[in-house]
Amino acid sequence: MVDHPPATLATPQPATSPGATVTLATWNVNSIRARLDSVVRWLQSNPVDLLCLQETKVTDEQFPLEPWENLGYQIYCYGQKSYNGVALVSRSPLTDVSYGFGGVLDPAIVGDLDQQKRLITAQLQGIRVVNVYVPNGSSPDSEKYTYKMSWLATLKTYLETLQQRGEEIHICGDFNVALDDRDIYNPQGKQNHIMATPEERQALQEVLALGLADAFRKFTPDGGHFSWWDYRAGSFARNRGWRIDHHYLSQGLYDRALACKIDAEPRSWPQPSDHTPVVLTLGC
DNA sequence: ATGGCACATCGAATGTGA
Repeated sequence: MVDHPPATLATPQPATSPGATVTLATWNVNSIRARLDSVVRWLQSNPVDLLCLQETKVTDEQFPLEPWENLGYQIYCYGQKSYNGVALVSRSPLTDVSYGFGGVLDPAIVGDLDQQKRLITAQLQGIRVVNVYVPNGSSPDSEKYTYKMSWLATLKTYLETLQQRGEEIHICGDFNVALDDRDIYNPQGKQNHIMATPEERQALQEVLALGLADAFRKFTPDGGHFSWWDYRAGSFARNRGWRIDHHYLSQGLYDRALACKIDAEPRSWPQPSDHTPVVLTLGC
């Protein structure tokens, strides 16, 4: 990961919009239909500009639309039956929306990686927002793990292509990788555990080597902060979690980051997702 | 070390997740 140094001088605010911010959140909801009431409730008290959803588990035709219109949001979705699926929930119209790797990359490079709907991107206020649901990988000796590694390698090529257009990049989502040991409640002996192998971490680091840095770590260097807790064994009550949902920023956006916070509250609600939202605030 | 819980597809039991 590129470790963008903190700006040593305060960045002047544009005279036209003093103090203005843009807020972007990521949340793996583990089925948008099962979580609809919770997401609406959260948006009512957290009216972010853009909410990036993962694991919507629904086709675009069956994606529930009515609640968002009432809230003043619009939906851009890219889903499939039963598994995977991503969506952008936005207060303002998005531009240059594109679906899957194939929206940017040559089909020969994409291969079969778009059969699972895991990536959607758009422009918001000059920011290239990329919303991803990285494959879980199951276990290091499985075919799904090989798929995960291919997916991450292709993600690097994808972001490189966007960078060559001169775009400032914000990529967020469920990465299914704990970047270092601070991101796991008990990291010892996890080198063969999915989401924590050196190979997975290296693959993500190679993506970040394009010039992306972890927005959360700009503000919070210590461990013990998690975005996912297993449903089983009372993991949330015991705070036995992992930080696998991330916001990564190119240099120009990293300098503008004002806050990046995990909101653990929805994890305590009835019938929760096993993930909770992570909210990024950028100065304008 | 293992299992544990939740969701979708279905109309029971299984695949998947992390």
